Amino acid sequence: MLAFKEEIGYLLSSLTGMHPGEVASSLEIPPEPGLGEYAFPCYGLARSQKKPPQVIAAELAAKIKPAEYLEKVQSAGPYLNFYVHRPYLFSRLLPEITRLGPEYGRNGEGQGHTVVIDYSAPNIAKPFGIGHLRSTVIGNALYRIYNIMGYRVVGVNHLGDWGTQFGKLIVAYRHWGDNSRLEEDPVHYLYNLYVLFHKEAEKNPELEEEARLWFRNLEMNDKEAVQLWERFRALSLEEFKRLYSFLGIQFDSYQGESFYNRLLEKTITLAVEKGLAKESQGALIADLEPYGLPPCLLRKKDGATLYITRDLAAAIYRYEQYRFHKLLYVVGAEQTLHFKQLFKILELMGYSWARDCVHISFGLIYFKEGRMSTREGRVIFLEDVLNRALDLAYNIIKEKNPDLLHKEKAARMVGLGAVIFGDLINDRIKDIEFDWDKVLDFSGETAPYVQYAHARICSIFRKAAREGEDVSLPVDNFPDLLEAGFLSSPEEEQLVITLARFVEQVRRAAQEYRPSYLARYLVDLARDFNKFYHNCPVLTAEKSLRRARLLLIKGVRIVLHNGLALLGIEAPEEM
RNA sequence: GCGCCUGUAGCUCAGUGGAUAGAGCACCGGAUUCCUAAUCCGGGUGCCGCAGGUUCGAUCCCUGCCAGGCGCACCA
Repeated sequence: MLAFKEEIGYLLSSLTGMHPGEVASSLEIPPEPGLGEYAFPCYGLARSQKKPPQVIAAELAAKIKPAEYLEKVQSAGPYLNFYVHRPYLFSRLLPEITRLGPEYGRNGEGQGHTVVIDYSAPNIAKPFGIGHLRSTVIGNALYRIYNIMGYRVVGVNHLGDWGTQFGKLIVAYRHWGDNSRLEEDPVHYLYNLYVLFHKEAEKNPELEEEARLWFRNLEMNDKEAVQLWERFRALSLEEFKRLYSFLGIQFDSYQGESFYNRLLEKTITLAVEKGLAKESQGALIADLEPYGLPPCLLRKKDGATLYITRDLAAAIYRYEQYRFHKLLYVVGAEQTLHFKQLFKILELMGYSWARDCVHISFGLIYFKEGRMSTREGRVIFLEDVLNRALDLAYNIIKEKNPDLLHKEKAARMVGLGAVIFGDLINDRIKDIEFDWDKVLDFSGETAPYVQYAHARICSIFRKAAREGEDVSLPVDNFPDLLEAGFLSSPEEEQLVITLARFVEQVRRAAQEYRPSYLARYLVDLARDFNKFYHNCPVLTAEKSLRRARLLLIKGVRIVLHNGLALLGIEAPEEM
């Protein structure tokens, strides 16, 4: 739809001999509105043709005739600027968006391919901290983005439900545990036990040894250990699911680390057969030195398994199960080495799909005082963040829109949206300093800013309906209307141009695994709408112009709504 | 010590091998007989960490250095 870049590619290809795709990818967006929608820099041709780029641009401009979709082509110094024919754009784009509504943006690019996304993965028996939010919201956004691009997506919550921390918890519970307190508030209580364990272990290092022993007992199917583990797991999972449901996030699989225990023997045997694993200091390792990586431990000297062994088994299992096109791990950057080792071992085991595994890393959330640490009890609970964000949103709504009927509902969308959006707006690779003032700042480039634009449009439509306007806006007769030269103010033109860029922004977000591109785009669109809103009255405009503007803002509403939905954020109709 | 990531305005961050490097916050001033002022308009800032290199052209690519973060055998 509206493949201007491709059209320009073919056009210039016939004149220059370049590949259409090469042309399309070299097209730039000019720095100023007056310079058209697309620009082709002629420096490259200047070299091959041995002529100044200015001359080439001028020659090309003279050769190109306007087309249905192209109003004009002008040279400006070394650039060739393309001006899209506005009425053509309006009459194609706006009816398309309004016709498809909630489905606008969906395409079939990923048809027949499966993408598996491993995200969130909280540790059982530890509270869901603000740190886990990043993996959760980035993964969820990627899930939705790939889904709208036509991929079959499998969301996997690789629960941290195995490992030596369970040895610690079992020891702590056996020493100091209290059943009624566990029932009361399982996750927080288990967390307190975990912190207590580390405090006590500093004074009494034997506890660490005891914990290792109990984890080993667990792996050996010791009855008491298994019973406790099952209990901790079930209670924690229940609370996590409650939280996911509140966040509006679902998973297709909750197969965590423990699920792969039964596959570990096979996996290790396979690695040994391939000559990858060998004994060293009593443990089993994969020597990756020839590949510039540190050796990787597959099995401890006491026979207990490790995280990476379960990850190996999980990757193989997932390939057998899903035949994925890509397997994405949305996991913090501090585990980069782990994934390098994992992918390398898979490759050495002969799995060609190892190259389809991607670590989607993201930066740390830290405090001024230092990094977060579960063991030291230095964490921020996600629930506290959400509660405060929702309270604040509620108070602002009460103040700004006292007559609003469903304040709690709007406050939930706005508060939740602000927290999620705040996490997605910046490049995921950057570290984030946790700051209450920033988390609770609803002004500027935030979800509420985008949501407010959406709510304003909805408000205009409510009023239009009350005034007897046919707000369903049947689109058949709109092309003529749009051809007639409406929507020609700078604000309107800019708004349509930005609207038209949605699809390529979604694609870019998918290609680069960066939801931030989409979030930034939505801020741009909301900003362009707000400028329009202040300069172009809709309801008081003359009839035809009014209908053209209604059509325009209906398109904006749909794109804001769909775009936010891709980020896992709801768009309130009033706020 | 080695490896990976980051370094852009007072703060938080966008950005692109190319046209004058942009937003938000903060600060000051202005806009509401009119569709929600959670908005809009105006006001000013930059050795794009430093030094080389590649290039017609580098904030962007390469090398070295500096600063911060993360990681490097029995945690996940």
